Amino acid sequence: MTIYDIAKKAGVSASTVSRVVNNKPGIKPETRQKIEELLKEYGYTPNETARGLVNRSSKMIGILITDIRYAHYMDIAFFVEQELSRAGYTCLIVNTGTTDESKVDAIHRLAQRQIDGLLTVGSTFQCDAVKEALAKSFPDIPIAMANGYLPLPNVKGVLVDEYNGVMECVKLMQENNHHKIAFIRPNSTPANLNKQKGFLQATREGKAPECADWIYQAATSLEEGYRVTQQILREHPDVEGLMFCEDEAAVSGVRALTDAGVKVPQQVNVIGVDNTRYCEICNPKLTALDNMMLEMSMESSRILLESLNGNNPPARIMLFSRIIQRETT
Amino acid sequence: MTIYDIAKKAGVSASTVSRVVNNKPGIKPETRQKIEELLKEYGYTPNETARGLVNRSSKMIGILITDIRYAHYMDIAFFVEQELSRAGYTCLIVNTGTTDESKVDAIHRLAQRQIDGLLTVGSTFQCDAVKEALAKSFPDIPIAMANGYLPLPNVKGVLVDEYNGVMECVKLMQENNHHKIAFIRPNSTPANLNKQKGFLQATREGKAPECADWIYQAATSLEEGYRVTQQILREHPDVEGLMFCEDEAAVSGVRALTDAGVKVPQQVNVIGVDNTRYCEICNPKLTALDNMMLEMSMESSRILLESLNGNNPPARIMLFSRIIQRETT
DNA sequence: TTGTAGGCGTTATCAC
DNA sequence: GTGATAACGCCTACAA
Repeated sequence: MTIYDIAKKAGVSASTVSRVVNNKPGIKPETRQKIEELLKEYGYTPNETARGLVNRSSKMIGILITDIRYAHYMDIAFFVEQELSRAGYTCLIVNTGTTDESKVDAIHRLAQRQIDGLLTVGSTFQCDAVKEALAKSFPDIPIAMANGYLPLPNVKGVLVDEYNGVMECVKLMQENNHHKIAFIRPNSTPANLNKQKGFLQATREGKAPECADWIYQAATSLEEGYRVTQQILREHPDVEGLMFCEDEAAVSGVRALTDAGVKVPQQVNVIGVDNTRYCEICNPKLTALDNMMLEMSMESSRILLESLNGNNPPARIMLFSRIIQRETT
Repeated sequence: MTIYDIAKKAGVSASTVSRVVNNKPGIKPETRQKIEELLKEYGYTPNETARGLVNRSSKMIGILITDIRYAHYMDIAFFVEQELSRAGYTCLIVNTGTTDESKVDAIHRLAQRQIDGLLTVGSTFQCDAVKEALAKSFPDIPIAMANGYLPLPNVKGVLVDEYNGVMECVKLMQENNHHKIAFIRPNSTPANLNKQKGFLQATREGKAPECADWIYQAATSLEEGYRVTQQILREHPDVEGLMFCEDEAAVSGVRALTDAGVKVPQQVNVIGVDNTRYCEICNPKLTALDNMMLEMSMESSRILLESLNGNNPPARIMLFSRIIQRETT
């Protein structure tokens, strides 16, 4: 069912039907009504592909996420999708993987799709490979980055102050008289390195500055969180606190501790980051740094939408994280 | 950069360029090579929108999910997206919400997009409202339903034997000498009603047939799982087992029990369904019915891909669930 | 082996 | 108020 079909049935031309479909003025009321009835009767829906071709706008937004399965990203994806679809956009969600090539590859795949805007989720996209690919493939559509920023003219970024956030977390443990604290991160994304800096700062100012070396690596998974905690327990039986970069490994760390007969939080404090649902499921419930995922999603989509509407929102925005105290501190 | 631009630079016509881009035969090797070089040099990528218009194929697949945030759905979405994008398709993931109108609305929104295929996730789409909307909006594109089926000529369904699965779960508790078992479900999706039937069957055959009335309702959330468990404890202090329809409420139920001083699994057994990550985070770890989400995603995308390729896979496939025993039974 | 012409469904720009 | 007509970028008969 095309506008031509409708036009024929209404005894008018296709342009008239088009005008009605798009609510353009300058149509005789009777004509409009008659056409609207036919539109409804035949269940006409405009072909967005054809529209996209002539309007050079697809009403589609690309969303880049390394792995949608991680709870934190998923929440962002959900809210952003809600928000954008309310504004009439359809979301192309692409799981990019974590390597440079796979991220660049995802960008190339999206490039064929004439998307109107792009949103990246996670600081991992704040890297040179992505910057270059974006500059080449999307030089002039609005790009918003949730938890990231790249110095390109069409990129807007929303960041969270995780440096101070993690610093406060460590200080919280120190105030609980837990000074020997290990830091565990999955990989070297800008966000995680930032957290590490916060950890180092607080550690150096604290009573156990030797812990500045207690930096461990563990992927975002239950298995790895368990493994690394056992390792830390072995290498530093006197450990008093674990500062994880994300919740998934952290909850597993809590389990590793209790399995080893270590009392949480009496002997060891544990803090995660992201404040996902996992925190509440964990027993004892996990204290976590809330990096304002909800606000970040809302700000990112708002900024993207504003750019899409031709406004020019600030290039960078910073949100402040906060600690949600539960049972592991 | 269009094929016309390339054609001009190569001194040939646009159709020749088109043929090269699409690897069509009948091009002089030198011409082909020259064009290919230009293609690379200028970083040409075909405009999928224009292609879609003429080919009547967008290489896009719509994915309908009520709420991507629920771990179980999310995993499916992830695997399906991986699988389909490997086959050259881009996924439009739409969170539909749970009401009939919002689901139908999502279908209408997708209808404008000329998608090549559709995949629904969750038995909630197995309802009359959706059936009608699909019949009207997508009468002739392949549709695959993960955990669902609708009797339409273009619909293929992958189902799980949750009836027997839940029955076996209840029997497992009965074998542990736990007979007074309550059943908790979030809403009346076909899948959940099926589980309920399994529960009833096992209960009637067991030593405490009066429990056939112990059917409770609790939404898929930590809060509700906690609330309903307290309620059950109040109304039936002698309860010996909890059979939840999904993990999220179940893990919270476990916490409600331990908070109330009830020993799990000694006094009360708990079993969830879906076998999500939550099971491992829960302490004690949650026994759950694995409804083969991974296999389901793979089967669904495989079936969809086959239909897309013009084959005609079986209309319905049934997978068998299995119990993953952990620490709550 | 290559080019020309027509069309996919829609919108925008002119005419009338 | 309404109707031709020409794009948008690509593909595919058919012709050369």
